[in-house]
Amino acid sequence: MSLEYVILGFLEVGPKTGYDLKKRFDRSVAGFWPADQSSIYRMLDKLRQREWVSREVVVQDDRPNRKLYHITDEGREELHRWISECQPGTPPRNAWLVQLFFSGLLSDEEAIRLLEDKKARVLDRLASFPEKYRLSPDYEHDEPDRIDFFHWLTLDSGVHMRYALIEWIDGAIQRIRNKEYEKGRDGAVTRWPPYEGPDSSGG
Amino acid sequence: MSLEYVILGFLEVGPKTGYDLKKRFDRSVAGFWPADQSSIYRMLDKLRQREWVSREVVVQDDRPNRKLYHITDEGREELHRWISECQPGTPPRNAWLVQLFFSGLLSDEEAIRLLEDKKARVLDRLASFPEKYRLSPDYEHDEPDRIDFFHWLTLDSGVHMRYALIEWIDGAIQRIRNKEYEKGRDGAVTRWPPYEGPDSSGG
DNA sequence: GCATCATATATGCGTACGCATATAATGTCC
DNA sequence: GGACATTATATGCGTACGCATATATGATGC
Repeated sequence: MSLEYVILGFLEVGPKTGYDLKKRFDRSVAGFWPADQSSIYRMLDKLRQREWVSREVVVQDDRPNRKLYHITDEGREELHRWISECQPGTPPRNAWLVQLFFSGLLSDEEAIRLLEDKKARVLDRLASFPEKYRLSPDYEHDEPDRIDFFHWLTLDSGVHMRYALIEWIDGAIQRIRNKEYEKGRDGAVTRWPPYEGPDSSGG
Repeated sequence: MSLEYVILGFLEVGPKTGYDLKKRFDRSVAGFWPADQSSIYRMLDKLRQREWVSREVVVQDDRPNRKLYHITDEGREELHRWISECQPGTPPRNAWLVQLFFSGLLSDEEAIRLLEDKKARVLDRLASFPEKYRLSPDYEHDEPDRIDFFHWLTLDSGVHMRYALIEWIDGAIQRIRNKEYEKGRDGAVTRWPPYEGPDSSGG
């Protein structure tokens, strides 16, 4: 579970309420670790039980009291430990790949339409990036530029991977149009492991 | 939920038992839609309630009776409908991106090690592909080559996307080594939407 | 002889998580 | 003046899913 560490990560640069955290989630990590408001509040309780965060109640007259959560030294250690050792990737579920996997049951036209629909969605998503991700530097931290750089780096990987997917889809559509499935399985996989390192031959 | 449609997809080419299905999952879709044995059996029950599959009991003396599941006409219609309309992608959770997002809290060396560890894992995974995915054509179907082609196409996308990730990681390591975070956020995102179409200028 | 694997199905239990809703006061749009 | 958004937290409920285990038997290995 990464939810707890996302919360700790946000708290590392300064104390926040559950409400603050929810807004941070939606404007930054929602693309690869979305979280519901109720999950955040419940996790904050758990973290308090583990003493990875402490709670400060800020009294307000007109609204419910704000509950500011601070990361503790123990929480900070846990966070650092977790971030620095590469986590085993839980296999991401991908419904679209399931569709592609079984697209042999569709006609060529239907399969191509599926690929083109996916491409359109990925492009839409890409187009929404500048508006959606309003990352602002964490000036609370003493190295805001560096913190910020890694936030944007993550976003950049999302852009890069989406372009790679679009490229692949374009190729796949061509291969269906060329009816490569008549040539047997050898044509289906364009590159095959092992990886030989960067292609320096230019071919 | 795609689990039900993966099951229907496998049953489309011929009746199978829960046990058969589990083996199919592990050798094909496990990379993007893994399933536990208990989930498969429970889903088969649900599908029977919905009358998307029917059950045939094959008596055995020495082992528990096999329960062969057949797809029904209704199930076949549902399957086709689902495959052919592009499913909204549930945002995949990615713990590694969470780590990268907060890597501004690490030293350069630690961040680079994280990236290199990830690269090594992706390469290992790529290297395991030929052994892991023992896809065999579904000769039960009247178009085995075409079914098979799409199975391999899915695998090919996995290979392509992993190479794209490795490339991106190599670049990111360089950017950290160059201390690009000192130059502010503008350096962090290499390409930025909107997409202008394939780059035909050769640059 | 004993462990383990393959075949085959079933169920209890825990957890992560999302949706909906409750509560409560203020501000804003039309 | 009523609908709705904003700030802020809390809880019930349902579902999807994985882990562990139970049951039953023949084959294989040491």
